[in-house]
Amino acid sequence: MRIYNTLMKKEEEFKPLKGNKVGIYFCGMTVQDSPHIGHLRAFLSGDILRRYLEYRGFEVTYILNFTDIDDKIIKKSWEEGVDWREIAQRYEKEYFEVEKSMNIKPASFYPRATQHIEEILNLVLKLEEKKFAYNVEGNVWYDVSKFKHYGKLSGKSIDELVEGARIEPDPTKKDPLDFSLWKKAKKKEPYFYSPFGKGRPGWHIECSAMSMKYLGETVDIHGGGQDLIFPHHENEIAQSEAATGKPFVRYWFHNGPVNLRGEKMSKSTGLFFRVLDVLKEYSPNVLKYFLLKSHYRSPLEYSRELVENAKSAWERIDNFINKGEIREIEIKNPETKEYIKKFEEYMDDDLNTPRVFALIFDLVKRGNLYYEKGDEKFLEIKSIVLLMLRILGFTDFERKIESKIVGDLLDIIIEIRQKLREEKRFDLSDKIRNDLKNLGIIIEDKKDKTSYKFV
RNA sequence: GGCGGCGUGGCCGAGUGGCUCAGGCAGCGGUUUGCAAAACCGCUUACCUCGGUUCGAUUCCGGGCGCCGCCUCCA
Repeated sequence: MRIYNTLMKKEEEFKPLKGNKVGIYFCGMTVQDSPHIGHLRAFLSGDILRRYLEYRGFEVTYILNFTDIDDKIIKKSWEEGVDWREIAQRYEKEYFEVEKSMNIKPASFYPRATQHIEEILNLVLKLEEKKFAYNVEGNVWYDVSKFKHYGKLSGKSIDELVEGARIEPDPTKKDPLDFSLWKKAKKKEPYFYSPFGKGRPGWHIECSAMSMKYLGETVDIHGGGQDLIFPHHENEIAQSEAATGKPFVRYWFHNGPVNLRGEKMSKSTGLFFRVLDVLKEYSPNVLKYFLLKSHYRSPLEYSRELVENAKSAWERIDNFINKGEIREIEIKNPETKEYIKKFEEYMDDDLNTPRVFALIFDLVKRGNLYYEKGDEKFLEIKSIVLLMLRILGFTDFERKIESKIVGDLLDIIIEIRQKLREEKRFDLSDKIRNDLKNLGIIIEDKKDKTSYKFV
């Protein structure tokens, strides 16, 4: 398969370093606030990449980190008057709720920065030893001028960056571009002991240390949002390659941003932005479809209207997969197998999920026709659609019957209503349908039988 | 100001040097149906602008206009 490599600025054929084993390090959250749709898009992009590689037969080790100590976490803990660890754990927990609801495949490991202080310190010491770092009164800085390739990922040159510098440089830095490897603790700040004194890790070093620990000095794929390209990923390269002398990452994978225009992004305007809030109103499959109907690298506009649109579209797929028998069958027909080839062709092309959905909608149309005609091929088409949807991580397709007794009751109600319809007592049969609709149960009369679904 | 990207029909969104120019949503007209829903059939609206290359460009190249991201923590 081909994936777009930010480092090369083009699509490249993906080949792992070692056989069919693939290491992926994906930049997770700084656990300072609730996961929002932008985070979700990133995690979902990583999830699709991982699932598809696994489908293609690769053995994937997937690392998702948590940065669980940083300035904002500390600030928030002061504001709330609680321990900083409580903040980190709160949002980490929310991440896991999102992961579970959205059926994002759990990572192989979830390393936390604070659990890798030793690895981080070893890396900093190594950089200091190699003269890529300098210590000023307990603050250890990375000396950007020492790293020849600085800027190779983001396409920036050191000169430009100096001109464009917009923040007040820390007085202990030699150069405004230098970044922190180890940050000296100010009074009241949490700290860890180190050879440099009490302090905490800098802003980028944890990813370098943890990526190398779990996946080796050179990793196949390192991913995250495009907003991490600079400075986060650029600095990771500088640190890691200076320390090891080896390439840090072979393929850089970055997803596009989620934008909010028109309305201001704030809780007061009622614009839901937290994933857990959105999930109160829309199903995980609708949200997933919304995010995957655009290519992962394109910017994505988020609005209620657009999600509503996605909801209608998803219902078309959902209606189809809830038709007929629940049974799935093996795909034997060569004609049908061609569709799987198409699916692979599109996914191989840098995960072109929009084309995959075009294919799925074609199949839904064909499948519906077969269904109407009572053709056996219906089940085969449905099975392929389910196969593709599962590879993309959609889930929970089965009719949602809250319990057996609800199902049994509905069967009785529908039977009675059927009698009423036969007696042409439509006022009553329509009342039943309306009342059930108000409960969130949709009754649909088909030629031969009546079906129901929950909304 | 610098770097990068984008501009497709009412909306979203793929793609391609020419062959009906994906797909979804919305709209309209049918079929079906007691009605509704679902489904099927049909229809309507494209490729920002100006040049260039070409037999031919929405697709390649250049200018312009507009939009976005990054340049500061950020998925």
